[in-house]
Amino acid sequence: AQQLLADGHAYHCYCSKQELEEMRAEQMARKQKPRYDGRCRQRTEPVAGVAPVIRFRNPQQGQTVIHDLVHGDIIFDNAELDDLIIARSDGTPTYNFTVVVDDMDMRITHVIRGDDHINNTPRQINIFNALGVETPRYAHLPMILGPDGTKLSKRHGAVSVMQYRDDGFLPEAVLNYLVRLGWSHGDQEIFSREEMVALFDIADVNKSASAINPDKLLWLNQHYIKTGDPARLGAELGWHLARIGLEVTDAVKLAAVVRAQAERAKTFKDMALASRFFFEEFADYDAQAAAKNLNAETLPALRDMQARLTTLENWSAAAIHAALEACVAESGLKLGKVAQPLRVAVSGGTVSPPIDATLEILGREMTLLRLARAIDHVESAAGPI
RNA sequence: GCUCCCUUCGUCUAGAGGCCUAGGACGGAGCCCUCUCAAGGCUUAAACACCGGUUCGAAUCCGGUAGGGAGCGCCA
Repeated sequence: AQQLLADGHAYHCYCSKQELEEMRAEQMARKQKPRYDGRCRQRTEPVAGVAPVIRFRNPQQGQTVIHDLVHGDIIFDNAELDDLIIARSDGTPTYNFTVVVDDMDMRITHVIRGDDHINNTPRQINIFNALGVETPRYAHLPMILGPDGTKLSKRHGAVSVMQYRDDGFLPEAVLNYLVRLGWSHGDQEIFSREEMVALFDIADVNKSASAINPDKLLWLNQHYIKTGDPARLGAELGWHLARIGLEVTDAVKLAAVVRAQAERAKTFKDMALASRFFFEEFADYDAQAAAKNLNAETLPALRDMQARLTTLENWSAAAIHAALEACVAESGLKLGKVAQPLRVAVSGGTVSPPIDATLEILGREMTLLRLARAIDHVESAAGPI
């Protein structure tokens, strides 16, 4: 600031805040752009008792052009720019001045920021020029808007990245989603981190603001749930289970649950909720589900399966499936008439992964316990049959 | 108000004058598959904001209009 003061690129201004406000109000009244009118530009004598601010002496003639990497040339008439304050009356520097000095000191080559900064750029370029420093390259990225197309705010949900983890999203999904906002590489939708790094080119960034589409983020998240490493994803599921009060340390089981639930969960939060029954006894049956599936009519099938599963040689999905088929063949029931009661017996509700996979993960002990509980439930409701 | 920016399906986007009867993706609809829920497969509806130019030819270039956004602090 002292340097600019010395070579005449800046000057002291003694105008009071009140004076400035009056000036602005007057200009607004005349439907002009509110701006400092440069009244202290020529002043040489200090005003007694007033601590001055330092203003940058902006060029009054000519144009300043931003060679923007995404917008192309953006031209401003210098006459539009007023003399901004670079140091407050207490001597501290202001934003537009500090960015320039900082960029200069750090030898910044590229300034990439939101396009809400476009209007600040010509001022900053003029300061660079006054300082005799080469300007960095500028790239102004389009804004990201909320799902309703209005400005992003706390009301639009997750503004902090950590919120996304809490909501059950994977970092690669969030990254993949974000990179496709305002940028594209042909028709490609899925990008690994390596691809993002290799393929990203500022030239492919587009100019218009984009609205967040939560459904697409969900879709990407599920894509990464389906294709990610089950061991790693199992740990993530464990984290979410812990959040709902379930401490699970069995990494093998967690990975198995992830594999089984991947195609029916869009977030880990949902997956954790839908997977509780794998890890803890459920409190009550879903009333409708129990009424429809745990009754006198389905009791024989439940008993039959109980017997078959008790004596099953190796507890695998394939073996369980074979037992199911055998039960179906002997009883003449449709597969669904056996599977669904089993599902309710074992999970408490109507939704779960395929029944054979579900039982395999649950294990023989838990399965048999819950089958007994279900048979009990039917008998106590209807009396012994 | 002034200055600047932006404008292709609901949304994210492809598209650099003829390849566009405008492509892909999410979401929607329908069908298929199926032990639930899903996932998956197939099919389908859906857009170049508007008006003028330039050109043999415009979503693509130019001008205007409309609409949206940002900035206009001793804030950052």
